[in-house]
Amino acid sequence: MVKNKRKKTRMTKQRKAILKVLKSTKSHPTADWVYEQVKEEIPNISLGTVYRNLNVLAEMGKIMVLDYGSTYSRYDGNPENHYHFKCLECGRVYDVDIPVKESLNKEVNENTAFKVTYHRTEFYGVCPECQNKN
Amino acid sequence: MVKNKRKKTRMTKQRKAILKVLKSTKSHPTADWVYEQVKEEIPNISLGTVYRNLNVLAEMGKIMVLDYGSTYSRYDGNPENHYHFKCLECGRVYDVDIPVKESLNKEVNENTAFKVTYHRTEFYGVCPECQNKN
DNA sequence: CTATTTGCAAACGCTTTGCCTGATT
DNA sequence: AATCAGGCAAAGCGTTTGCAAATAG
Repeated sequence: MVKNKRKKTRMTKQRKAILKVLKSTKSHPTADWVYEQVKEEIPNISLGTVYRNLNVLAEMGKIMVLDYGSTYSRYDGNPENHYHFKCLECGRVYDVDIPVKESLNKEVNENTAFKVTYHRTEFYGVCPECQNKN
Repeated sequence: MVKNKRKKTRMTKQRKAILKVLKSTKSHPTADWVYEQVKEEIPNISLGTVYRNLNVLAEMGKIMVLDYGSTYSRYDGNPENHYHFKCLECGRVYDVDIPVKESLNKEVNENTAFKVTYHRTEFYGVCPECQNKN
């Protein structure tokens, strides 16, 4: 379940383009959005390829998959652990620029029988744009 | 998107049974597991009804939906905010008994433009059962 | 009584996969 | 040359939904 069966990984132009799109945005796009973007560079790329590569890139640790509470996954070009904020009104996902609390892991390790390696935190509320809309 | 259009809510035997199952376990079952359990009491209940009621109960605030990083959602009979732990080996989800850090919300509210109402945290690692397996 | 809920099954929508051709090393 | 990746389309799969019949209040 947590296997790491990496095989040879070719850097095809599709894979490169997908990674570039993801690295070039601060947003946390869906697979479909990535697909639309990459199509401008490689018009005949297929959605299946986008999905396959998003998974490969995630396995390689170059991107991060965010699948909190939604039907479709979002992808983050920044694989460093960081917190996210999801707007309850518009659904957009943002980065939260506060340091990750490593101390939380320690707290759990010391107080429970679990062996924690990392944690994810997502904040919910209203984003600046939606605050201004009302 | 965050509306609360509650209408009259009937407490049908199906709804009651689903809630009871969810309240009676400390695990965080999938819809399908709930379905199987409730079938023992109401053999002809349909999966669609289970899904519908899980959603209604969540809207009513009586249960909680956990849809972190997985193809299917898990449901939690305890609607109080609390932390979870997901085992990277077996996929099981557990409760983590440390207090919720409300201070995190404050930290974000004071340092960003977001208006945070709550946050969710999930820890990842290896559960006691899987630690012993190796 | 009548608006809500159920059962059933079909529809949905995102994601994965099989197959075969094309590209990479 | 051998293997990995892509394109296409079909399949998968958890979840949602339309509809007529049942039922709670």
